[in-house]
Amino acid sequence: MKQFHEYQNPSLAVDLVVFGYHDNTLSVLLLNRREEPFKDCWTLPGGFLQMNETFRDTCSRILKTKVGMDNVFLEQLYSFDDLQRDPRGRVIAVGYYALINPARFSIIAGSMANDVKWFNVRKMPALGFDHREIFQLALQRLKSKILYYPVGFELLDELFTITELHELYECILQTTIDRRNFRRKILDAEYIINTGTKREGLQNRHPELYRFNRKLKKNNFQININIS
Amino acid sequence: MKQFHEYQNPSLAVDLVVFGYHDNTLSVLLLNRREEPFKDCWTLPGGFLQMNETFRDTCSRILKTKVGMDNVFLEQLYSFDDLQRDPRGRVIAVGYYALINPARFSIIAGSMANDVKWFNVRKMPALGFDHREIFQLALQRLKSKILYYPVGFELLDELFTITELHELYECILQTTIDRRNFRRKILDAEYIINTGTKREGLQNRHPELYRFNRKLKKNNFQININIS
DNA sequence: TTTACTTTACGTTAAAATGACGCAAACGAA
DNA sequence: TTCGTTTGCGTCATTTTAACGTAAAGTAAA
Repeated sequence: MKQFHEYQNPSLAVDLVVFGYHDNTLSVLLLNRREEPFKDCWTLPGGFLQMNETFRDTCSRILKTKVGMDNVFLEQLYSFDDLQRDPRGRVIAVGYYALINPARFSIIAGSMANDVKWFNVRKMPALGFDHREIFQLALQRLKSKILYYPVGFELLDELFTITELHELYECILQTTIDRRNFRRKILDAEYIINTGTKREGLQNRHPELYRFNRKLKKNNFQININIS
Repeated sequence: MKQFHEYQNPSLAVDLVVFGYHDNTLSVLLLNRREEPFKDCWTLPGGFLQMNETFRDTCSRILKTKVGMDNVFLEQLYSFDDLQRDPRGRVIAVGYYALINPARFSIIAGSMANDVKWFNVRKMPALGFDHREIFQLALQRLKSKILYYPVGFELLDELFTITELHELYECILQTTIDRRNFRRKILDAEYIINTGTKREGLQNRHPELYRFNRKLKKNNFQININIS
C-alpha cells in the first residue's frame, strides 16, 4: 500500500468574491492578471493555500497583500472541482465571499491602480477561469442571505438611516420594496436600534440614525419579500 | 519563482453523511474503521480524491465500494480545513451528504456486517476525526432544506401517503406539525400529485397514494413551520 | 349486523401578517 | 411664506396562518 504522502494531490486555491456597496451600487472587486493564463483578463482575487494555512488565513493574506484590506466578513461559498477549470493543471478552488464597506479602505491607489477595480455587479466584464460561475453563486447567496440575516451590518456605516438600508435591500434584491412596509418589518424584527441622533445637513427632513442590533437572536429575523 | 507543481499540497478527501429514513427514524450510515487512526471507531464513509476525479466521482466510488449504493442524491456541504483535523497530516475534507431510501439497497450484508451500520441520528456514537461536526452540519442543512425543497422525494418510496410524508417532516424537524394544516400546505403548493390509488391492507381507512410533482418549479415551494 | 375505535379527508374560524396606500410633520430653497 | 421633497406614522382590505371540529372509510370485536 502506498504511504500516505505518496498520493498525488491537486493544488488548492482560494478565490474571493469581495462585495462592496457604495453610492447605491453593489460592486465586486476584480484583479487584472499580469501573467498567463488569462493574462490581461479580469479575475477574482485568489491564491494558493499554503500548508500551514486555513482557508480563512489564505483569504486574509490575499485580502491584505492584493487589495489592502483586513478584518472583513468572510463566508465559505462552495468548492469548485471541475477537472478543466485551470489550464495549468488540476486545481481545486474554494470560493469565499467577503462583505466590506468600501469607505473603510483606501484601495486602488498607487501601483495597483490599473490592476484592482470595482465593478458594478450588473456590468461585469468577462472573467477568466470559472470565475463567472463563482461570482454568480456568491451573488445568489448574498440575495438569499439578506432575507434572513442582517447582512447590511457589514456593508453600511456604523450609523445609517432606514432609507439607506432600504436602498441597500432594493439594490441587492433588484426589486422595489414598499418604503413604509419595509420600515415596519425592519423595526418589528428589532433588527435595528434608534440612536436618537439625526443625520444633519441634508436638504429635506433630517432622518433618524440607526445602528444594528447586535443582540439580535440568530434566525429571529426574516423578511418576506416576494422576489418575482 | 517556483514552478506550478512544486508547491506542496494538502491531501484532499471526501467525507459522506448518508441519510436514510425508515420506520419513522432518520439514520446515518457509519463505518467502523479497521485501521489507524481511529481504529475501531465509528466514522463517516470517506476517501481520498484521485487526480482524475471530481468530488462527485469520489462520492460515487465510495458509495459503491464501501456501502454498495449508486445513483443517489448528493449535495456538497462544506469544506473542512482545520490544521489538526487528521493526525496523519494535512488533509482537507469536502463534506457531502446523501439522501437515500434504505429500501432500495441491500447493504449491511456478508463481510461488511460488522463494519457498516445505520445509526439513529438522535443516538449517535462518538465519531472519529471531526466527523461529528460534519454530521451536525449535514443534519442542520437537511432541516433547512426540507422547508423549501421537496426532500422527501429522495427519502420515501415512489408512492406514499400524506401521513407518511407528514411523519417524515416531524421526524426530521423534531417538532409536531398539525396534520390538517400540513396537508393543506403540501397540497396547495402542488408539491405532490394524487395517483388515484389507495394503500390497501391497512387496518383503518385506506389512505390515498401520492407521488412527487416532478414538474414543480424550483423555489415555488415553501413551508413555513415554526421551529421552536 | 351492529358497535366501537382509529385513521383519513375536508372544513371552519379567529388571529396574525401582508400589501397597498394616505397623510402630516420636518426640512431647505425659492 | 410658499413650494417641493423626504421622513415617520398610520389605516384598511386581503391573504395567510394556527388551532381545532367533524364526518366518512375502514377493521375488529360485540
